[in-house]
Order: sequence, then structure tokens, then C-alpha cells
Amino acid sequence: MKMTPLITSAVMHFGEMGSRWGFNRTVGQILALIVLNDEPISAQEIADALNISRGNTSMGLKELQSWRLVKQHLVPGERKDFFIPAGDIWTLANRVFEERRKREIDPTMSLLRDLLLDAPGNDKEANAQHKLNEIHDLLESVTAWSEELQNLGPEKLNTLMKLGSGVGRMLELKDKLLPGKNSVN
Amino acid sequence: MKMTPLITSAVMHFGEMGSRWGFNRTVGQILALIVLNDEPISAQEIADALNISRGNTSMGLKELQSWRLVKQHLVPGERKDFFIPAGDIWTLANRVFEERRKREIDPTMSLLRDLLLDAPGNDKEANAQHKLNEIHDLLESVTAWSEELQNLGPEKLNTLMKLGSGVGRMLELKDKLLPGKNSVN
DNA sequence: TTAATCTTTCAGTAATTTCTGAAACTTCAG
DNA sequence: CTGAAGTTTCAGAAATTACTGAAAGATTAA
Repeated sequence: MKMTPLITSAVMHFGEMGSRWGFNRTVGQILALIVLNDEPISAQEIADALNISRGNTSMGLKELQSWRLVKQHLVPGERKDFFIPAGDIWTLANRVFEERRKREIDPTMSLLRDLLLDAPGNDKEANAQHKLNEIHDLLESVTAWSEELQNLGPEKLNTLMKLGSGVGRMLELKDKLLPGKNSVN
Repeated sequence: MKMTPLITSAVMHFGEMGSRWGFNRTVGQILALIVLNDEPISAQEIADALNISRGNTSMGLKELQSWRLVKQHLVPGERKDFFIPAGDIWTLANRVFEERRKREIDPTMSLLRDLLLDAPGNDKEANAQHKLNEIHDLLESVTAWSEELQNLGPEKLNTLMKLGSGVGRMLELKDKLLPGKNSVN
């Protein structure tokens, strides 16, 4: 499992970025290694290639599995576990989005809902609640919208993309196209 | 600057979430406090309300200004600086997106472009490059798309949102609507 | 110019997060 | 059973990140 220079650079970079993407350096490196390596790779090979302890490798793999980015791959006749990506790039990116949404947005939405239930104690609180409500609505929109995009799948998303600023114009005409679909929540 | 219980909960929560949103606990708390407080608030008041050192407050404010989430507000006749949000909720959310894109996506895109320039040394590398290319294209789509959404602004985005799964159907009819806009790019 | 008021910087410390490696656990072949 | 081959767990060590507070730097009023 000697890494080529190209793979090494990529793996190192994904390690550095890992923390910004919601996991730590090692987890990022392991993910990159598994994705870029077309063959299934064992935990021991990962530990060797990245120069990290076997224990750390095990925890990293566990985390990647909890994110559903990596899955086990049993090689017949082999005792050890091998690992492969849990899907194609599009799928993986989707999973990262989803998982991050769960960690970054859902808890806040839940708190905001709770805070908005209480009657405001004074003007200051009423004002704060108003702001919190705006935040809540925005997060709700973002969530709903990102789900929508995920369901579209890569091809349609691409069509939409290429439409570019045409989206705005299209919206202005939508009533003619899809009557009865406006003003529906 | 005594915080009401409601504001306290919100501020604490934004502190906890802060690290997931790309900044640290204190920065998250400061941001929440400034946003939820309708009046301009001084650095000293922030430090007192959050029970943090004046130095830490100063660094936090500096970071929030670098994210363009908070701005100074000079009160005539007052010597000290006051702070207010740099815009409405929609604007702030946009800034967070943008700033995170800069930190989370742009550096990777740049590295990927570089790595794709080199000729592959062998089959393994060729395969890895293919994967890297897929990642690059996906990130490019995401970037372009998020810019598109930002330019739409909140009202149109909302229209789009409410359209829900109608987006898919609309796409199928788009050629009739906007002839000449397909297959561009 | 001086002093008062406020802000920023940064070295050192505290808190948090990540990593290691040894021990415990699991699985299976003989 | 037993032991070989592998995996997981977790207490403590190492590395990283955040925070404090004192000192240095601004800015302005007198």
C-alpha cells in the first residue's frame, strides 16, 4: 500500500481540510485513502500508509461508518476486514451534507422552536424572539431546499445549474407553466 | 446589559454550536448577543455579559468583523466603540455561507486543479485522478449553484422553495419556456 | 504635553481534542 | 478447548486551540 506522490498530496490535503468538514485530520486522511484507492484496503494497511496507530485507525473507521461514507467489504477467505467507499462521489457528498445538517442545523431548530413557545417577558425579549423567529424560518428554508436538491439527483441538478440566472426568469413565468402550484405552502 | 433568561439560553446555544459553524464558542456567543440585542453594545458590556476577558472579547470582535457579520457603530459623544450586526438575518447567513465556502471549498478546488495537471504515473494514479476530477466537478457545481441562490435573494428563493418538487417537473418543460437557454455552457 | 479612557496584542496558562499502545475482546481453525 | 489473527476500547500522553491579564498602543480632551 505504498502511496504514490499524487495520492499522498491529496490524502494530506483532505487531512488538513478534515477539521473544516466536520471530522478530524486522521478521519479525513482515511476517507481520502479509501476513496482514491480503487481496491478494498485493510485497517492495517491504512494504519501503515498513514503512519497512525491501529487504535486510531479503528476509531476513524468507526466514525466514517457512522457518517455512512465507508463500508466494510468482506473478502472471501480473508480473516481481516477490508473497507471501500459507501457509494459514488455524489452519494458521499450527499451524506456529508446530510450528516452536517443533522449536527449543525437540527439542534438549533429544535432549540429555537422551544424558545419561541414561551411568552416574551418584556420588549427586549419580544424583539429577540422576533429575530429568533427569522433565524428559524431561514434555517427551515435551507433545510427544505437542500432536501429538495438532494432528491433531484445529479443529472437534474446539473440541468438546473446550467440554467444559471435563467432560474430567476423562469420563476416569473412559473404560474403559466404549473397553474395551481403557487401559493401552496 | 443583564441578559434575560431567553437571551441567555439562545446565546449559550449559539456558543455551543459555534465550533460547528466555523468559529469558536466565544465568537458564537458574541455574535448571538449582538444580533439579539437591538441596541448597539460596547465591548466592555459584551465581556461583562459573557464573563470573558476583555482581550478575548477584542479578538472575537475582530474575527466577527473579518467574517463581515458585525460592524462598528460610532455613538456620537461616546469614546468607546459599539457593535451592531452587519445586516439582516438573510445577509448574515449569506456571509457565513460565503466565508465558509472560502475556507472549506476554495482551497480544495485549487489543490485539485493542480493535481489534475500532472500526467498520471501509472494506472493507480490515473484512477485516482479520475476520482479527483469527479470531486472537482462536484465542488464546482456546488459553488456555482450556491452563488446562484445567493443572487436570487430571499423572496425568489422562497418562491422556489414553495415550488417544492415542482422544480423537477418545471425542468422538464424548461425548453418550451426558455428556448435557447439549454445546452449552454 | 499630559492624563484619561479605551483597544489591541501576545506570552503564558488552561481547556479541549486527538492519538497512542497495551489490555480486553472476538472469531475461528485445528 | 487453545491459540493465532484480528478488532475494539480506553486511560493517559501529546498536540492543538482558546483564554486571560498585563503591558503596549491609540485617541482625545484639557
